[in-house]
Amino acid sequence: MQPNTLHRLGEFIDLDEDELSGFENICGARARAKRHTIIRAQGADVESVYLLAEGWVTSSVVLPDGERQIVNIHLPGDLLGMSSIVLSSAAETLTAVTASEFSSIRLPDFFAIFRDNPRVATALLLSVLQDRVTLMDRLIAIGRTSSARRLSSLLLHIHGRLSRLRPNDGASFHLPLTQVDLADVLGITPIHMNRVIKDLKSTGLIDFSGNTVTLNDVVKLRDFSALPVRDWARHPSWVSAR
Amino acid sequence: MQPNTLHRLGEFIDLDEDELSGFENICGARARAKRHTIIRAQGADVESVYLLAEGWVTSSVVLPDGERQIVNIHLPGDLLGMSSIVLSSAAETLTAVTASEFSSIRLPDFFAIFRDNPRVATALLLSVLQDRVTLMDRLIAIGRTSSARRLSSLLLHIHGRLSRLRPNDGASFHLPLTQVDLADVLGITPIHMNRVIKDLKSTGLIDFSGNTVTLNDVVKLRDFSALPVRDWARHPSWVSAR
DNA sequence: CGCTGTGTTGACAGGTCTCAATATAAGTGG
DNA sequence: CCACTTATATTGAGACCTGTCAACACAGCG
Repeated sequence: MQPNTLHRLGEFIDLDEDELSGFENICGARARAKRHTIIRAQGADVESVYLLAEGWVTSSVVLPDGERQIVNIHLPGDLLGMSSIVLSSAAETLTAVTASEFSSIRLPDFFAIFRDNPRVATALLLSVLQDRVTLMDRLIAIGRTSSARRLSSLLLHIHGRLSRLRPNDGASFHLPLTQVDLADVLGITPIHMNRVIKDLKSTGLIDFSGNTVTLNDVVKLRDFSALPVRDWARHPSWVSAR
Repeated sequence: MQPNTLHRLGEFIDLDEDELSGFENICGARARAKRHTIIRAQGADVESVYLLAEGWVTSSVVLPDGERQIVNIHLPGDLLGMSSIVLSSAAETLTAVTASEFSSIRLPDFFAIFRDNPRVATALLLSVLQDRVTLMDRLIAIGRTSSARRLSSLLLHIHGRLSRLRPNDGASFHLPLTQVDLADVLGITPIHMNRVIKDLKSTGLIDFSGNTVTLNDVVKLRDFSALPVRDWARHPSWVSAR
């Protein structure tokens, strides 16, 4: 796979080679971020968005009292830091959870796409909307379900994302997030997170040892999580052909 | 003010008359929704997005067990139902809280904008990103702050939105949402909502009688709510000129 | 005029948080 | 390579916030 062909723009629209290379041309050179380093801190100037090529990255916000909420978990192919475009300084802190690689896309280049490449621009909008649906589902989970259900839906979501990246992997996956991280995703305390994991393990729905997670019964787990399954409208008819 | 000039596309980019009328041309005729009626139910086919011209509309999701989470509160000028574009059926239920008026924009027309009117398309993306920041802040509030703080930040957000629509209004506003609605926004129980309102009133930070809300000290209330204030990047330099 | 939706309050249960302590693993510097 | 520090995981006890169940007042509405 070529370096910069790893993105999710083709998930909704079949882009041709010209369109794809038009996008890849605006991606800067690969940069690396070591584990546990900050790619862009909240409050920083917003000059670029980023295309994640390798590794796990979280997007989080720290409140004045020190509480942290992880808003998004990014995997290779994701665009990072998009929503801060509309702000005078970055809202979210982008942190490399594992050693990561990414390209920067400078904002003038990014917006040139809208002028030069309308179907890629459309794909970008759809990509942002997809991200918004995910954020909405996380909000629903936190607002209206118990911690155990939140954990279930999170693990299902991550597993689904990983399955798209590596379709042949099974029900087990490596989860580089700590229990503190997971708690910050789910809006609970690390201590409580630990107990919720223990409880969910004891039901037999999942295994969780070290950093390896196994979903023993995806159907039952999905049922337990009580969140709607999202059926994405891949390649919808209303997008104008080239 | 002309019927369809009420939208928020100009908040980030100065659009000229041609561009504005290009957008207004794709908006269908005004439709009306009575109070407490559903504009589009979750699970319905996604054929349009909607431009709200008059009234308050909520966007909510109902879970299998009957729990409801209100994900968004829409005021005139908002685009409704955008995120369901990427789904095979609508994720959210759009409900008229007050008598409302709106235009429908059919998806083929909507996406034609990307081909015909790149700067309007850019404005649409920025509009979606702005909405995403708001959703993110709601997520942070629900995940990491107490009920009273959540209520504070919600009231501040609504007051800010209303102030943009009617700059001369003061610190009082009419809130057509019931306590049940507010509870569904904040992820708590209606009974608890009632107590939180009582508590927050007793601090003197707000008044809340009937459907009229008064913010007695916006600065103190903002400080109490503990959520960052978003400074929107109006008319940023990196958007390509026409 | 009864019904339904909304607001309000009390008593109690339960989920989650806080504080505290310990064990283990990971990272760091000598 | 070891000693030390730090991060992470784990468990217990009790407090606190929020939810549940129940009851009642009130308004709007057909």
